[in-house]
Amino acid sequence: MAGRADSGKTAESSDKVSVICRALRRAIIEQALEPGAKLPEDSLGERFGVSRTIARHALGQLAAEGLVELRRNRIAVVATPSWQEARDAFDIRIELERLVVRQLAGKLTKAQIAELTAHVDAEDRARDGSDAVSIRLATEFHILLAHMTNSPILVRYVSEVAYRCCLTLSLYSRPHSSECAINEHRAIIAALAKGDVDKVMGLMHSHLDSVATRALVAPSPQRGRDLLDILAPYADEASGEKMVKLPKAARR
Amino acid sequence: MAGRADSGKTAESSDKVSVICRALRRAIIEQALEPGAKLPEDSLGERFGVSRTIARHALGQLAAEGLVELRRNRIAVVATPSWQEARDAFDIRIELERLVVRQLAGKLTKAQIAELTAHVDAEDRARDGSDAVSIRLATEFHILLAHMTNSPILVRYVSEVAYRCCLTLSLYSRPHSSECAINEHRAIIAALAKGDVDKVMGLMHSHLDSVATRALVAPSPQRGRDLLDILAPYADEASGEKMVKLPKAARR
DNA sequence: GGCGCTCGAATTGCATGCAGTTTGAGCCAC
DNA sequence: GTGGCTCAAACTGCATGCAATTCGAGCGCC
Repeated sequence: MAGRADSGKTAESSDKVSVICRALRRAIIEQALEPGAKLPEDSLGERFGVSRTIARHALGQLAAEGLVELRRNRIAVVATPSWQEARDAFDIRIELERLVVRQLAGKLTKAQIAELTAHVDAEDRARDGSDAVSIRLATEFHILLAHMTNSPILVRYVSEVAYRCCLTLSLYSRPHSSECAINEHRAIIAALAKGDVDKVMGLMHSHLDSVATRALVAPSPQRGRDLLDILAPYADEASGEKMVKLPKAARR
Repeated sequence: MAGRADSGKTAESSDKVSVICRALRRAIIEQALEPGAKLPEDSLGERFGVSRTIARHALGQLAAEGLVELRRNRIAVVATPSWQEARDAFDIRIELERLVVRQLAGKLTKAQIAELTAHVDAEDRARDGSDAVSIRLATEFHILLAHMTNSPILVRYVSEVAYRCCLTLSLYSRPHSSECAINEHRAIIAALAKGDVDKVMGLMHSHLDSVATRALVAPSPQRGRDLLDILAPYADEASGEKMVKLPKAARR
């Protein structure tokens, strides 16, 4: 067994806030909610049958995870990470997941290996379905790995950063490319089972790196969704006190 | 300049919630609030001149950062990480900070190097003061480094995990040992300035590793604060539905 | 004296209400 | 038409109120 005692749950349990968080998180990573989508407190509250207070609290949590952007007196929106932030997220993710597989190599039980294999099989079966589901399953594979370290902190960070990466994929990725990724998952499982630490760390590194470079196509100027997003940072500058009035264009 | 554009602020700005978060965070890492200290919503609200709603929201944010433990219907307390969690936090921190210095090596401006040096000087001057302040300054040195990457995500993760480590130091550390750490900080600055990537990554690794192993003395059984804490996990098990009544000792 | 029980005080979970800000649709002048 | 202005609706920021739960001091029993 690759274990220590569990006890998990950082702040996630069964209260209404957590339920809403989970629902929104999933909606976001499945792209049911695209980056930039508005998330008014009332609507959320109504949709989930709770008061604004609760919806608001949930948005706060998701903002802390970087999935939602919260600006004072403004409606909350699904986060729209910049290209650079996306690249940063992947860099961090690579380090964290190398740590995961380093801890896991050669320490997995047969049951755990079976669980991983089953998950990848599920990914395989979902290949015909929507891209969104494929992406979600691929992400969940990595989170499943993190869980097996039994380190709640590691689980939290890997989950967060993986969700963020997932979000950026929906922004900057083209058609999609999960076919090969599935085989890479299988290779990682094999190397983990074999206990080859260096090999599995290398595999994980190149796996994530290739996903990143394949998806985050280029530092080429024009890849933002639309002018609105492109102009957003300038608007932000303006809200930072000084600067006259003059934005007469750039409404909507 | 080692930069890209900033824009930062994940969810931290100037609303009352953030103010309370910052205050509590600082109080926690300076050990004004020890692990296990109670944080009732009313008291916080009263103390900061806000309503319970706001205090509650702030506690939610801090819980997301792992500095506060939130259990349903129970009073919030400053987090009391287990020894294993502390070790995990340090492992993650090592990887993240290696990434920081890797990005920074040879790319710092003279002004930035001066800023870092000034900070370490401040650490030096604070050596006679309380341990709490020394620890805080040492932690802030690392966060300052992270800021210089201009990667908001990296800043956030390094900050969080550094605060967590800070928290565990107050739990498991003995007298204190920052004297040598200060010199290690200077060495890191020098290596960064010189642009020696491998050297600085090695320095950071051994720096953090030595802090961790010096502080987190041993996996020896008895280091929890008191019986209450030791019994806490068992109580948790019990609250997980089954298990009869029987805990008759272990009140307070 | 120690142990368990009971009940009031303390505290949380959540909804609602009010004030201030932002949004954007319509209107007017050009 | 085009650009700017106005104002009501939409929305957020925050406090307060009420029900449900937990805490803990005191009381009775062994």
